[in-house]
Amino acid sequence: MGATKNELFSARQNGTSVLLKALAHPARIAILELLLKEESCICGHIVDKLPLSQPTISQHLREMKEAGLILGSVEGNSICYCLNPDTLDKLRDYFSGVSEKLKKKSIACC
Amino acid sequence: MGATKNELFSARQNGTSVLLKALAHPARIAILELLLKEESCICGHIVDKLPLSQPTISQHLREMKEAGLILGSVEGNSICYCLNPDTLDKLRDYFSGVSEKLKKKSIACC
DNA sequence: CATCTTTATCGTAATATTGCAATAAAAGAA
DNA sequence: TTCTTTTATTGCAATATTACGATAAAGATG
Repeated sequence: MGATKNELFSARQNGTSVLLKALAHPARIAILELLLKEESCICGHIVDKLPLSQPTISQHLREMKEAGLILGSVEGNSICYCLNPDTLDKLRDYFSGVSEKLKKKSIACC
Repeated sequence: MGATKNELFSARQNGTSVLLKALAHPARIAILELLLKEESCICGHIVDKLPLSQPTISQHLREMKEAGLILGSVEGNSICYCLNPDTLDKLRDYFSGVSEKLKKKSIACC
């Protein structure tokens, strides 16, 4: 035991939870919000702005990249990171759907 | 080391990550979707529908309740759980805002 | 070339999460 | 009250996450 039993759930449920897990940390929320605000998205800039060490930020960036939340491109010596609109639209659509279905139910049982 | 350094981030960033962490597991996504679909939300019903043990489901329900995602009310011998629309609207608003801001930027740098 | 800058990876310690058997707690039924 | 049903809690093993120093890798610069 100890590990999440992914195999017991649907691919869509696992996919959704993977996306949310990739944002389930304040540093990764901070990275999302920084990339949303700033023009430049050089990796070193992110490291400078956040109060964690360079290896730690690099690890967070990799998790976000593996989940498809951000894209990275080589820019000479450094790496340019930015948000992946497609993935963020998926999350928007998911929670829009949830709120909408919930409003239609309105069988407030609690 | 090892623990998340929450104190280095803003209250809003921590709050957002807490909400997302409470959904960052396929079982908790499955619970969300079950409560969205079903009329009845008796705890035992959730346990019957999901492929995990009763103590494990109880633990997931507690995490979702502590994050404010679900509400629970005593119903005689059992507990009735249902989704908290306010919290889910917050998530919808958050990701709607992200997608909108991202569309306005459109400085596709990667 | 050698050196500097930038980012990624390795290794590891500290901590958190996941899952469940066993058990407790709480309320209804007999 | 005693028994049953329902949910929560405890305790623990397995695994995952977080953070960072040290170091490697890759490209720029002199």
